[in-house]
Amino acid sequence: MEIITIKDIAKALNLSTSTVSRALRGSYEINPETKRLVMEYAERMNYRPNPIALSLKENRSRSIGVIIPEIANNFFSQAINGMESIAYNRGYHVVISQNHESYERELVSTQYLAQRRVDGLLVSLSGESNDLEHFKELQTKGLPIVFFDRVPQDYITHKVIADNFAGAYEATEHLIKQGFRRIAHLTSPSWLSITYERLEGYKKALQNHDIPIEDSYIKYCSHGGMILEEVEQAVMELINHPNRPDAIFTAGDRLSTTCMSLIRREGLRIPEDIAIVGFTNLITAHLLNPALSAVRQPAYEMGQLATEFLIDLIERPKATIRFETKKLDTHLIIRDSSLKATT
Amino acid sequence: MEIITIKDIAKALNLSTSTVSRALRGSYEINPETKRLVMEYAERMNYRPNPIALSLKENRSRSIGVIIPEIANNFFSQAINGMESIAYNRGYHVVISQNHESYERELVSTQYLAQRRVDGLLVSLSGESNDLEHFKELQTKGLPIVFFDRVPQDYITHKVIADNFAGAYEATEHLIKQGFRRIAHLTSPSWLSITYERLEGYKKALQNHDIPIEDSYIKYCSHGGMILEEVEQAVMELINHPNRPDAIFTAGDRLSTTCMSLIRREGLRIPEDIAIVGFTNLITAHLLNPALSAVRQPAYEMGQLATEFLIDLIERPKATIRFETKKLDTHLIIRDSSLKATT
DNA sequence: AACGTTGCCGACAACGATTGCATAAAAAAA
DNA sequence: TTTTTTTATGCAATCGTTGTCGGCAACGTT
Repeated sequence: MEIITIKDIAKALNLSTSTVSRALRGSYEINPETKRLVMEYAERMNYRPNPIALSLKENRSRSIGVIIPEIANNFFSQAINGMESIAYNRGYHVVISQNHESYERELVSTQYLAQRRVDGLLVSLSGESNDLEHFKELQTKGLPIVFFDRVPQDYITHKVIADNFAGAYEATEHLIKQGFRRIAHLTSPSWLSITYERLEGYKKALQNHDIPIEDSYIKYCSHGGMILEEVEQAVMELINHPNRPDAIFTAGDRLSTTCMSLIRREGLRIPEDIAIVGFTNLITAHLLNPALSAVRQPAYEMGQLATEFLIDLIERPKATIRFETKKLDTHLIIRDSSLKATT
Repeated sequence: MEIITIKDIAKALNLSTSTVSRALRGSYEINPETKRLVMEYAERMNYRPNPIALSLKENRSRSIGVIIPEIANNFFSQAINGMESIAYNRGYHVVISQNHESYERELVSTQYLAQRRVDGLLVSLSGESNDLEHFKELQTKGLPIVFFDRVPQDYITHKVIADNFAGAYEATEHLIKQGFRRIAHLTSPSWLSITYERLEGYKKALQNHDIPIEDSYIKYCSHGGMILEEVEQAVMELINHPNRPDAIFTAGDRLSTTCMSLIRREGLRIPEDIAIVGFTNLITAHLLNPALSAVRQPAYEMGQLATEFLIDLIERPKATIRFETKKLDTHLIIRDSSLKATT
């Protein structure tokens, strides 16, 4: 009933561990008859090589670490499913670690996974991370890292992102075409790539339609919606703005839902008083009141692509000549929350 | 720049690895001066013991495995956060594995985690699992297992569940008190504990109010909402029922949202045509159209409690005389989706 | 002076698996 | 029959760490 090792097999069959080991991997220099014996016995005893011993010996674990802000977020859980789909097919396991939008916890997660000898890292940065030394250090030690979604700007490796600029542009332009003019933007911490790119898309759309950019319409939430008070303050400032916005383009699941809650709490109507388009992968978006217009990211595909990049880096370390940044298309779904009342 | 080991320290300081090892763990039989030297050097070189080597040696990993149906589910992601909060405080890491409601994948996940020498397992069964041999086998090999949420009936170990009976009773009674009489129940696979308990609560409430139980109002979805077609068929059968229900009590996040979508797709109104109360931890429940009445489970606390049980089992294997089944209170939140129109 | 204690430290084995090298026996070649 | 080659197997080291054992001083005790 105990866990069986190669030694047990050797003892039972009166062989050495080396012979058993070689027999199991089908080495040509083992007598076919011996091979058969070993194989059969191993099969019968349900032998499985100890992955920990292998990790120690080979200094690799056939697993990849994923560090993301939060599991409880449809974008990330969809991305994880994409990662697993590729990883399992190529013989890797996925170990998930959350940073809860905290730099401290990102650090701890990174160290933990590195110590556990993951063969590579898939990272979406926390809202607090501007120092990337911990990643750089690991990378110079030979640990491949691929960033996705929230990627660092000045970091040379593969990256997988959504076309945040185009998505934001499309969302903002949609609001403009609906007739909204005072369009605010509620977004994540200013130093994140996604924030910058979406902000640029938002600004460009306004510019192209000759709408002046109003800085007080742009609100950053430096914890990405994790802290209610922060979002509350931002949204209240918009609501109480002397020239109250008639639409808000919100970035991220948490920001979009919290913003909706707050607007409703203040007795305002969506979209009559304030329209909303969210950058979100909420699976309940179509069920919300009102149904939430959303820029959807191809989360599953992003996870897949990032994993393919990473496993290539792991398995062919020298082959990569130059690093790529893959940009995937977003998709605007128009629902009730952004429609101008046709009165 | 390489990863430093105890050997490197020994070489650098002209000591043996044993001495270094003992110095680092502060053994009394090492000269304080030597100890200081080793400590300082280790600190300076940022030495961290290799957890893989330790796992191999000690046959344990200081990590606990979690097997759940789906990450992308608010109940489970909240439970995971609860688990992590306890685990980290007690020096354990959490490794997450999904079974996607499939028995096959549950098996694979279980084997994987066992091979990785997790010190214990936290399990919520997949919708397909009625055979529990894989768990039993591991348990007899000495691997502690704690079940939560979806627990097996005839299995002797700690379990943590929500008071599904009371929650279902409360939800059903609420619908009755609102004036609904043709109350249907859309639920998970019949063999799951949560299904049975909720069904009993539902039935009891009907009985206590002298409402006959109509079997054709009870619909099981054997994949727990993972497969759209299945839910669609169940919901359509209810909608097209010769005596169409005026309310549905739905179990689970997926079932509740999918059910709402389908009712709306068919042009029916909630709650005027069909009211809904969901057994769900959706964080967007209050934002839905209409706001979804819900029986909430204390997911975070359930995760915490299950983890405390598990770590106790791990650290004091003999201490446990009898196993407990802890039942936590649910909480009904009444919103618009279950209110009888007061016309 | 002989013996026992104590303090400090190193050698070795072990955890499970793989692998280069050595070697025995058997087969082939001389 | 002797030598060479082939075949099949075992030995030992390795990965990083810890536990057991034992050793060698330097001290105190009779």
